[in-house]
Amino acid sequence: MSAQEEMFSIGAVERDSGISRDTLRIWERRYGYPQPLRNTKGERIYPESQLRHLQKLRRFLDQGMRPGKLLRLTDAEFMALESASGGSSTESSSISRPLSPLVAACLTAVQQLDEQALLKTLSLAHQQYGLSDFIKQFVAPCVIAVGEAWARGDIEVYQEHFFTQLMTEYLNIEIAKMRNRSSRPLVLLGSLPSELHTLGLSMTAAMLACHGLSSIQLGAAMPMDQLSKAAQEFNVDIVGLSFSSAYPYGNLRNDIQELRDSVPSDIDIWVGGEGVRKLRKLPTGVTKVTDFEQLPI
Amino acid sequence: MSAQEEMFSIGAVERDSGISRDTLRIWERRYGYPQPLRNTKGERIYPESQLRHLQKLRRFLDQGMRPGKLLRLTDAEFMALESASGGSSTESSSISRPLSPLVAACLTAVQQLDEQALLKTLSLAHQQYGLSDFIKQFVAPCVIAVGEAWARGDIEVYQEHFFTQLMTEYLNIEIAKMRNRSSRPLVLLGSLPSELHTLGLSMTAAMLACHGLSSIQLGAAMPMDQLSKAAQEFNVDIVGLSFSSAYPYGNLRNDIQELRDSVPSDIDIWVGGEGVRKLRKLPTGVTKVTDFEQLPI
DNA sequence: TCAGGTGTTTTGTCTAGGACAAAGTGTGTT
DNA sequence: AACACACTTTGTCCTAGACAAAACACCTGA
Repeated sequence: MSAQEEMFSIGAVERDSGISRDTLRIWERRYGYPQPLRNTKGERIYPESQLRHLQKLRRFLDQGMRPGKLLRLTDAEFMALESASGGSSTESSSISRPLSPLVAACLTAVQQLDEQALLKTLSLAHQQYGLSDFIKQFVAPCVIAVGEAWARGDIEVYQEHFFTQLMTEYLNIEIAKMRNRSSRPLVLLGSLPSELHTLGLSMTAAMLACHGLSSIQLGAAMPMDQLSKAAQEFNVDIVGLSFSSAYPYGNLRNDIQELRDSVPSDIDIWVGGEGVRKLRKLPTGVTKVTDFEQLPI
Repeated sequence: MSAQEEMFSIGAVERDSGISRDTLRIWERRYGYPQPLRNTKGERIYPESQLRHLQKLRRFLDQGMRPGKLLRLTDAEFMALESASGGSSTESSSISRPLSPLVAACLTAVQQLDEQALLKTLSLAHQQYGLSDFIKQFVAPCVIAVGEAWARGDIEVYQEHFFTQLMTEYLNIEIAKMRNRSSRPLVLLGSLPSELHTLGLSMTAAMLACHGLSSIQLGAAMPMDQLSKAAQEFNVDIVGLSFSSAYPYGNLRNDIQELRDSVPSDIDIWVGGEGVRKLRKLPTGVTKVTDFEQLPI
């Protein structure tokens, strides 16, 4: 008896897993999974265990795996896949290249929720590298390390938020320090409605500021038409968009195309972030920026 | 002929208006509006004009008006409502109390997208008031003024984001300056998944820092279980939540209750923001904070 | 006048299975 | 290796109906 497992409606599962209702229903129809129970009204109710599993599935989908394969795996096969892809914390940290000491220190501080230590690590790395390399060689690896740790289940969502928030604040302070020295606004930074991650935008803004280019951050979840209007009103030369790996992949190409069509063609569009890494062909006038090294400055 | 009006799919309208597909379809069935065209596939396609109108409707809905009334209005009635609700910029700024000069200057800077002027106004107001009164007598009125200007249609969403982003950065820098002087973390600040606005959190954090209390910002869209876990892991005394007027009102009471149930009862919960203003009864152990004056510090 | 209960209306979310286009994959030809 | 073509996979959108929860209106009693 004790604690009965919590149940979730299809709407809640859509919200928490990022998989649309339609898709959840059609998977059930086609692959027989997920197989929710029903409430008295006949509506689907998903036990927490299924929601958690869907969230795991989501990670693999984000990495480019196809639903048809993933959903036809047996439990054993799936577990094999899971341990192959990263291995839990108990294992020696898989075969991926070892973390630099500073990045490891950062990860530890996040895991221990130690604000002081985290800040100290940041400023140490900053001093050591200088801002530009600080971002390229420390912040970027940290973001990846934190993301991987999350995917492995080594850190919780709230720990990731803690890291993201502090890092964003740190970068924004550095950007603010350089504000006066920069030239007129050239770049507009933002993200589309289903994208809530903005650390990438702050990183980009900081990199640009290093090179004397100033930018305007509009933050997350800008409706597309607003982004397009803003680009024209601010009279920018470039619009920069960020897509995390959590961005609904199905919409990605469409959304980028739609934005390209609504923004005047003399304004460049940059797209970046983990979400666009797997994207091959892009509309003309759209530049992919997956690496801060290759920022076309 | 010239430029044919752009058309939007139901998904795009959902994204840009914040009104769900289901709701759009059922409004069409019940009220005969919106009345989209169809493409060759038989799918709804909405002309841009209808999308714009839906965005305006959204503003009134957020203010608590009911769809049944709003959607049955004739064009003339709707326009009357629009001008009554605030009067456009051409009219003398309605009968609401006049804005303080600094707030007015802030609003103008936002409308003109003038970053320099906006920053100058902020630091002027900050100098003049001191941080605590800066927030209470300048930032808070600005937030309200910007919100009202948006509801009137005097400023665009992207202008509001521009304001919010800059203001948030400004406050976070001030908070960072005081970080060393503060006592151990006491307050955890965040918002639930359907809430994306965090300026209120930064304002609160700054107020708390003024009084030597330190806080941890986790940012927007924290799943409830994560918030609860974080509260315990960080060992805080208080959890602060922010709800904007855009928060889905129907879930509000439930969501707060659910959070209250999942967080240990010796941890206080504060809820704040425009969204909770209309809320009367609260679960025990939940404090409503609508005014920074009355922050129970 | 205000708190509380009851009945009615309004409202949005959920259901079902089918249709179809666009992205992705594979094969054959130059 | 590059291109065209066919096949497979995939997610979004369609219809119309059901129903619970919120909001409102009305009534009662202190």
